[in-house]
Amino acid sequence: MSDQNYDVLKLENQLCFPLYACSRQIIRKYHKYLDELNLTYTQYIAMLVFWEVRKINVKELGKRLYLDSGTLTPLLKSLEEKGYVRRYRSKEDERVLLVEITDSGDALREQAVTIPEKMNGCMNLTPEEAVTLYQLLYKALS
Amino acid sequence: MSDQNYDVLKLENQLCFPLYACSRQIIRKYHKYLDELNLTYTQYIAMLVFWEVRKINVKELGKRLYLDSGTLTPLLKSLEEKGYVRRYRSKEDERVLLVEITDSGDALREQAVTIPEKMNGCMNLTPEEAVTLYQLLYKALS
DNA sequence: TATAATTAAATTGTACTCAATCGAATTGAG
DNA sequence: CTCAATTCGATTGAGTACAATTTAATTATA
Repeated sequence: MSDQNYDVLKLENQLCFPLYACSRQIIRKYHKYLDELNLTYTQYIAMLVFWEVRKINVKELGKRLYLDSGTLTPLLKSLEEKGYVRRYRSKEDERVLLVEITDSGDALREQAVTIPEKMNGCMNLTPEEAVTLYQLLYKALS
Repeated sequence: MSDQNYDVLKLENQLCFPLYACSRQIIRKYHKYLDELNLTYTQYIAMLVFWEVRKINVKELGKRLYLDSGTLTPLLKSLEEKGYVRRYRSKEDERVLLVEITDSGDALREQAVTIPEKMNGCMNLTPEEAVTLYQLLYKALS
């Protein structure tokens, strides 16, 4: 077996690697702007959901973000400490934890709205390429 | 400003999010196969480099993987404990830590070579789409 | 040639990420 | 009703990520 072809194991032949590296690269670029809002990237995408839906439980939030309670529980406690959300058990089902945005969390939206524009063009892709990338990623996620 | 348009902050309008979610999804799928080799995903991509170049210093490895010493130092210590690499200071420049694959690390390649095939098709993309995705990601990385 | 600047890793501290497990609440089959 | 199964979130532990700092070694310059 010493004539085995190992080309499939070359780093440059992996699709996973640029995906992983690119994901980390863009998150790193976000941090610069998110620091001003006292948010990490993961907290930011959680806030994106809260700005849209106002209130959601942990399970549903996890489905949207593809994250589980091991990640979300400490993250939501942190957002609560910052005053951006409040957490309370559902009266109908005590197992369910509801998380609702506060006025302070809502106010943050005004600052955050400039971020997407600032991030534009940070990726060296044409708008068409960005759309193609977006579509392929969502296809892969399905 | 209450008529501000917040559409740019919708989760579905972010390019970063599917990138981030997709990256984590594919890494999660790798774990199933990497567990058999006693490797994590990050350790696996480091081994991909070692299988190609045999020996490399931390700085150069970091450049290839877009990772810094904060991540690599504990990772390489772990690979050393497993017996897959050995670490030693360069004689020419004591600041440089050289990391070299061992026979045991080399033997692992035989098992790893089946992984790319097993991962094929796990992504719901045609081969052409995968190529397009690959090219866009590397363009974005540059 | 001292010493200032630079470089390479290691360390530190914060924050994920996720598999596995746990405990409490709820639901469902008999 | 009742107990087994399920569900929800929290917890735990291992392993990243990464910014910032530190330490040791090397190089450059006055």
